[in-house]
Amino acid sequence: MELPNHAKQLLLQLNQQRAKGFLCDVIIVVENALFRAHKNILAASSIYFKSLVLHDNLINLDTEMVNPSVFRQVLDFIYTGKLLSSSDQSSEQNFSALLTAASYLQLHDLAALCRKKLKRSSGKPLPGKPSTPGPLSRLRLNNQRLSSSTPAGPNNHYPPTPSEADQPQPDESLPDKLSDDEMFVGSSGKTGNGSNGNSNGNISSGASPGEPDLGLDLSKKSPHSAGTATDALSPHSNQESPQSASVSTTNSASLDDSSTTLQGVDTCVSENMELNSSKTPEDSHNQSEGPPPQKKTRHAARKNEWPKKDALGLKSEDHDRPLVNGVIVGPKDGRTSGAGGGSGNSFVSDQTFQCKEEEEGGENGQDHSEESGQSDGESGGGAGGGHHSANYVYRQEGFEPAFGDNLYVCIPCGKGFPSSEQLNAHVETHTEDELYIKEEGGTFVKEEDEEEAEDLSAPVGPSNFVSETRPFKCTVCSKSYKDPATLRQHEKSHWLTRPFPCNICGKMFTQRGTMTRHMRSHLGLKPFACEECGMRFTRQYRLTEHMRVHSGEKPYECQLCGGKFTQQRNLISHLRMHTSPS
DNA sequence: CTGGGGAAGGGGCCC
DNA sequence: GGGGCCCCTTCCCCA
Repeated sequence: MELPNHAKQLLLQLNQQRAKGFLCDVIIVVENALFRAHKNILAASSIYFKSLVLHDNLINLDTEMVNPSVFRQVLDFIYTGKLLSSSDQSSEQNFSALLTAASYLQLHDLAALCRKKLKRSSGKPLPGKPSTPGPLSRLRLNNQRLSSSTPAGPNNHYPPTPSEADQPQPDESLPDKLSDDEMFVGSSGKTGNGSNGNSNGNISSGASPGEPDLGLDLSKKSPHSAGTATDALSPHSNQESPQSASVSTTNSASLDDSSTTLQGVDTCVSENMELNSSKTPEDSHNQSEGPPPQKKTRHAARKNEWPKKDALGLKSEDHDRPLVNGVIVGPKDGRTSGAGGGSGNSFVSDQTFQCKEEEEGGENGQDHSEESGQSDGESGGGAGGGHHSANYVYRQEGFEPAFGDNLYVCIPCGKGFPSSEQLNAHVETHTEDELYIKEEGGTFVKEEDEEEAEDLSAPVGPSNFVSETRPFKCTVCSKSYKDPATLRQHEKSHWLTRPFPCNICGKMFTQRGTMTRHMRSHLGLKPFACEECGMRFTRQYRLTEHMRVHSGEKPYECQLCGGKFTQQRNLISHLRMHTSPS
């Protein structure tokens, strides 16, 4: 007995889920586009994907091999078995690009389709035949180099370059009666969709023996994979300069979710970073469904709840946040996105990336004044809409009076421009070094910075001692450091720009490590697991802290009342209770 | 209802 | 680049 449409219906459901981002557990980054998908589906369609998704939740594809438009077709194909070609996509060029992508991704069926199509239309020799070792090897190597999710690592259970012999060969006997607009792959499970058939049974087990089904709970990522996963967080991690770093941020953060059809909109960079979301609250909420994370404590139990707070004044009911393929994008104030925590609440507002501390700017004395003064500028990083301008420019209401109609302001030099284009052109003239030098010289230091210098910089102890042990002094705030690298790192905090953007939400950071850590929360990567209760954390320190819950250790003692605490921060909070006039 | 404590999340920053 | 720590904040529980 066999249900004739079972497989078809199943795929249909999966594709619909993909459209909503429901249960999607992997993000594929292609240039400036984000695509959400299901690991199982990808793994079933390509052994290459299979090896990638095993350890990573975020995959970067080589943009030389595939562009967002092509990948959208590829993804459609994977989920439907159909190659839907619009008029402009059915060109030979498009099939050629598809073939390249298919070869690169080891989607042999798709490659065969494209090859066949191209052969019919031109008869010219075709590149990228899957079984051809030369070009394909190059493609793979290329991808391994560029993809952060390369399976080539020592912990990888898959060979870096899976042998073609292990691969079912593409079905060269595909029906030759394909329409021009739609191409089908034999959908019966018995036909040559070899990689599908082969992979299907292995998806779960292959995904890691001994590791629970990840489902949506990305937080269950195994510790050993954290490294690669974290690496994946920074597809552009080689970018040092603010200019280059800003590109991906601006664009990815600007991605629209046009949604129910799909995804990965690749040309949706809007000048004001406005995102049109067709997501319904239900859609968003759906993302919080799925296998709950391990919960053995009451605290863990609340991880599946939607956060009750939101940055930028949005209320928790604002669940129709912009999504990119179901990925909530935008500055976040929340915890893990989508998957495990189910509480991703990043979003993009019109004003875009506004940091929490920026919102609260100045409320507490330790807030960094440059943030309180300028952070909104950063928030408009995308406002300039331009690639290189993202870190430099902003459009901030507070500055409008000062700049008149020139609402687009270059932060480093303070010049205002009437349009983002002009600003972008201007920004190109800045270099990081120039920026640094200018900043260092205090050219753009605001008064708040000076106040900060008074508040925070004064090192404890005699100045002579300080100068001897910490000879490297910040010219902006007078803080001193032991070595020049630390000083330079510190001085970046005075930059009015932040070189390290989050590729998911676009939030900017002064340190790459902070950004990487932040990205972990997007993806729910929690490499540090408590052996006692299974609870997982993004940071080692948190785990150490948490372990005191089990050990009962309370190393922080209040000198006033003798109260003991497991967390230092709680002691501090407690001390405030003693000192605050109440 | 309120305040305090416990536990946890996030970002900044120094080493 | 990562670890560690600081601070702010939130959420829940409970007295």
